[in-house]
Amino acid sequence: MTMEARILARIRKIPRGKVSTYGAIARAAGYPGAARQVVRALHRASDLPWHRVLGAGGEIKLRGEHAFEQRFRLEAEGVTFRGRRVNMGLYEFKFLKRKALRRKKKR
DNA sequence: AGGGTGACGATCA
DNA sequence: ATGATCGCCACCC
Repeated sequence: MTMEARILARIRKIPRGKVSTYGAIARAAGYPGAARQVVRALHRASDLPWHRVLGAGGEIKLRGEHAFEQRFRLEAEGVTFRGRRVNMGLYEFKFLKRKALRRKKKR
């Protein structure tokens, strides 16, 4: 299974009304520190609950109209905000951690 | 090999 | 709270 597939699988696990973060998804997929790869996966795939993915602290990282769109979708699912961020204490979805996967050895 | 790119993240002024 | 800095990681020239 590819790194991207594992990451996407995690994203699809986030239930309606709940959210997660780039970093948490990367860790849950077995790739701590690979938050940017989560972004990459989100860009390449479609039919994903993309709006449930936020930056650390529950902050929306999109710009402009897209940011509004994300907030709109989340509020439609019942997720509330406190200022610019969502109340992670109430809405963060907890994944069962997973041991880091071995990355390919360099040469 | 070298340099650049992101919907990142932690830290510090 | 906000911006800069630096570390991070797979990819793509």
